[in-house]
Amino acid sequence: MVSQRGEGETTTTPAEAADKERARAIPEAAVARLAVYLRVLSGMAESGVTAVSSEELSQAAGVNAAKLRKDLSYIGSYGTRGVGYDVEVLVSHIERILGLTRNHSVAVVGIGNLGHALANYGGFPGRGFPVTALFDVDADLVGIPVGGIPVNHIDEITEVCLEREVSIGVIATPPPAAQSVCDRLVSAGVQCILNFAPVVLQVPDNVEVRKVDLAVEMQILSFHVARRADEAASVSVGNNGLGVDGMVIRP
Amino acid sequence: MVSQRGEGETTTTPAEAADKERARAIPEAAVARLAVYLRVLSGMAESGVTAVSSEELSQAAGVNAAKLRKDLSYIGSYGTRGVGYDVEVLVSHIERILGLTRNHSVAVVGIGNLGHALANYGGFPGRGFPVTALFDVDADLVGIPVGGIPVNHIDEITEVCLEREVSIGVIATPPPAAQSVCDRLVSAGVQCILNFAPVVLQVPDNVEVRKVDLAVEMQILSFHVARRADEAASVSVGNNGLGVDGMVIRP
DNA sequence: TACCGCTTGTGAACGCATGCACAAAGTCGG
DNA sequence: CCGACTTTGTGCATGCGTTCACAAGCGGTA
Repeated sequence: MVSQRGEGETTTTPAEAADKERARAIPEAAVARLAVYLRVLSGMAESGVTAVSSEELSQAAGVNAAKLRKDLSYIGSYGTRGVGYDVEVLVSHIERILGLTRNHSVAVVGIGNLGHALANYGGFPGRGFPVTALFDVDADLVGIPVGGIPVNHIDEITEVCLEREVSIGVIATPPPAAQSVCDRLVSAGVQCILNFAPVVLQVPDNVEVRKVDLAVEMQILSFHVARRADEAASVSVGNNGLGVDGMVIRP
Repeated sequence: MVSQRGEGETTTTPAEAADKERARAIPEAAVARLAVYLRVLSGMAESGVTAVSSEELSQAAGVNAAKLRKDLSYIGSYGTRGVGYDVEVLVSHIERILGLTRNHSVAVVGIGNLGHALANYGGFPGRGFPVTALFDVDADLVGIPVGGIPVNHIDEITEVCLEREVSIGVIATPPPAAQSVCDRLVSAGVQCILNFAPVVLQVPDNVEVRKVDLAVEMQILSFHVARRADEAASVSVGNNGLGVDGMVIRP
């Protein structure tokens, strides 16, 4: 890493400028873990813990200690050798890296069971994600507030999103509507989308999509159930020559 | 791959036995994609499509064609060179690999907003995952059916799970309750858990946990919003020497 | 001040996953 | 029956992510 940076002649602080430089280089997988560390650290801060070692923190976050240190090294070195990390410092630093210093306005599209649940979270867990707009096609739902936010008709999506500066769109519609909703969000300037519909969305390169697919999650678990069942069977039956010839079964 | 297998002297068919052998070797990432392919293929089958090439399927699934072929090769070669894949054959084969030939009984714990949404899906999307039990601590909820399934008190979790042969447990409780619920599910013999609570669960090695963490998803998106904002700023401002020195910004 | 023990930060090795490129294998038309 | 064309299946190289192992650095102590 060269990490060479010039004279911070911008409106941002030098520290922030340095952050931005690093931000490019953080692996996607590490970003996801940083969010987890942040939650654990916040919990510790509330409990009055002021310092933590990589070993403790990694255990609480369920990862390898070396990996945790490497993840933290991506965002700069803020630990003290021989001591550990200052919880407060780490929390605010991760928050800055993850962009949690600003609020991100969220719009939820599709006020069915899931949409209701999302709207009722009332500002997403962990804060900083106020839900500012709800949309649905069903005219009967329009106007009635859910979780304190009124529902707009989906045709108003562009105006409302622009007006309320929505930066994250959440798609909780039935599958057939998802792509159309996605397109409308994109044309309303939304560049980040969280998709709950079991559909592969087609988007331009400049839009970031993350998907949460319950069916896929269930099927992955199903795969493991089946695998376990098979292993158990081939152990308990044991009257065949199958599954041997040097196969290693994890203990 | 050696793929040498003996005389299938079991109750299962030779084809199934062969599947089980392969199942061990499938990379986790590929399993997730197989579930996606399955959904796309099911849609095609309903539309009357009978054959598909790796190119078409990969595009519909949003992945590289070579990767798709490699994924399919993990589960055995069922395509015809020069032609492509038979949709029906592929569907039933992936279903077998993912263990979807059996039903997997699902229990949902925590009947809040999210729990309601999950219960009301009424058998999970894609089928094969009947929700057979609901649990909550709140005595007021007990007995009242949600989505046609009565709610049991959480203290009954062990008996009910054993009785109804629950193979997948879904945790939709508030964070503080999650670990306790998880422990009870495990002691009721549940080996696969889908966790919606923002908590790192501690489980024995023989239990498979997958987590869906909305806060983390939002924060990853937030990170990308921030990154975009920075890039836009450094382009539009352009009065500093930052962010240059050979840095490649993706087009 | 000099030493000792502890913890960070990171270079280097390893392993997994992705993508390329091509041979093998099949179909279709003549 | 043969040759041209199409598409699969896979060996190989590349890149990313994880893990190991250790030097560098810091606080505490005599």
